This record gives sequence, C-alpha cells and structure tokens, in this order.
Amino acid sequence: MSEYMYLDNETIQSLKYYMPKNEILQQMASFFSIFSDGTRLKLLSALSIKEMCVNDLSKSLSINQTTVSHQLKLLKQAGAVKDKRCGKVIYYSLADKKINDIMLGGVEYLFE
Amino acid sequence: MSEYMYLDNETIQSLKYYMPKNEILQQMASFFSIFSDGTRLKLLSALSIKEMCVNDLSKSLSINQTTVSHQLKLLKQAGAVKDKRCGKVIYYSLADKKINDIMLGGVEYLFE
DNA sequence: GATAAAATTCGATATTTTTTGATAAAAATA
DNA sequence: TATTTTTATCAAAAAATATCGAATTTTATC
Repeated sequence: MSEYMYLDNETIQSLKYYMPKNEILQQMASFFSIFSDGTRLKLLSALSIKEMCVNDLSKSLSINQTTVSHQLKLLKQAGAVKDKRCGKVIYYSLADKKINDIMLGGVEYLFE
Repeated sequence: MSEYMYLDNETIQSLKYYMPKNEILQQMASFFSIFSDGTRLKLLSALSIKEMCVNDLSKSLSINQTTVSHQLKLLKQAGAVKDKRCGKVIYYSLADKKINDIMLGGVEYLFE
C-alpha cells in the first residue's frame, strides 16, 4: 500500500499550497464555536434586536444570571459583542453587524 | 425588583416576535458546531479542493483513519458532505458550495 | 468460498464545555 | 458609611466531544 491510494500528484500539490495552516484552522474553529451553542445564539439574537444589560438578558431569556455573564464574557473575548458601562449597568451589544450576518447565513443554509 | 430592569415594552414585544424559537436555535448551534473543530475544518478544506476517500484524507492530512471516519460521519449527518461509492472506495465531497462560503465568511471576519 | 482492502462501529479515555450556587466586586443611593 | 443593585469570579458538578486501538462490516477480487 503506497502512501496515497487514489490521489493524483496535482491534488497533492494543491493540498500543499491551498490548505490553511493548522493555526489558522484553530482560529477559525474558535470563531465558529461562538455560534455552536444555543445559549450563546440566544444571547446574540437578542442583542441583534437591542443592546441590553445582563439582568434583562437573564430575565427576558430565562437564563441564569451567572450563565449569561459567563457566556457574554466568552462572546466578548471572541470579539462578537462589546460592552458599555452606564453607572452600575453594563450594556452589551453586537460588536459588528457581520455577526448577525453569519447567523443569518446559518439560517439560510438550514431553511432555504 | 421588577421582572425587567431597563427593557422598554417595545423591546419586550420585539423579543417576543423576533427571537428564534429554541428548536431553531438548537439546529443552528448544531450546524455551526460543524465548523467549530480544527479537524473537521481541515477535512472540509481538503474536500473543497477535491473529493477524496477516507484513507487519502487520513494520509494526506496526517489524521488517524478512525478519526477521519468518525468526523466524516458527523459531517455527513449534518449535511455538510456527501459520499459516493465506487467499488470498494467511498469518495467524500462537499455537499454544497455554501459550506465553503461559510468557512470563507469566518476567514473574512477574522482576517479582514 | 477465501482473502484483502477500505470504511465503520465499539469501547475506553482524556479533555473541554456548560451550568450553577456561593461569593466577591463595583457602583449608586440612602 | 451601610445598604442595595448589578455584574463578575470561583469552584465543582454534569454534560458533551474528540481521539484512538481493536474488532467488525462491506465490497471486490482471486
């Protein structure tokens, strides 16, 4: 059994040149993992309607406050949301309209 | 402390009408989880170049053959890849060009 | 039918993720 | 300053995932 079974040389060269490097693949995986959890998608969907504080997100979406805080932290680290403090309240919002576009891309693939 | 803190009625109505239902959010999460793993992204990237069989993917990408098979199964269940048997070989390929577009969307968000 | 090649399933393990209660920290207010 | 409100952190339990060797299944070929 040779190293490759059915791959032609041209494809092997293509793989060599066009495959993203492991580090890039890891960054992509981290980015998409943002959207791979229902709780986070729920938070992002809500924030696409209006900026909100932790407690209102928790109450309106029926998610434990600690969980909301934790997931918002992940979302912020990933650059998907930003925050703004007004007195004792911290308002969260989508960091970029593209975040919503990516979610819509998923909906489109699934339901169209 | 009232049920909501700073949410106005208009936003509460918007949430009621525009928030995706939990089942939809779960389906979206499942879909995006496809792209949330480096190994799967590597497989999808390779398949975006050319259809390939399990063994060639394993050899060319240096991923354990069992792992390749396992992840391809997940990718197939999620509708991201399709397969085609030719004799004893099963060729895998992207199910839809959109799968590649979504990966490119991630690259774009990260690096542009 | 026997053998070999290719892919899948199974089972065990290790790792990561998610969730949550308790608690702490930050800011406003009395 | 003491208290209340709002959010974040910590630690632990629960759940989900990824990987890989061994065994099994499927198909082709001899």
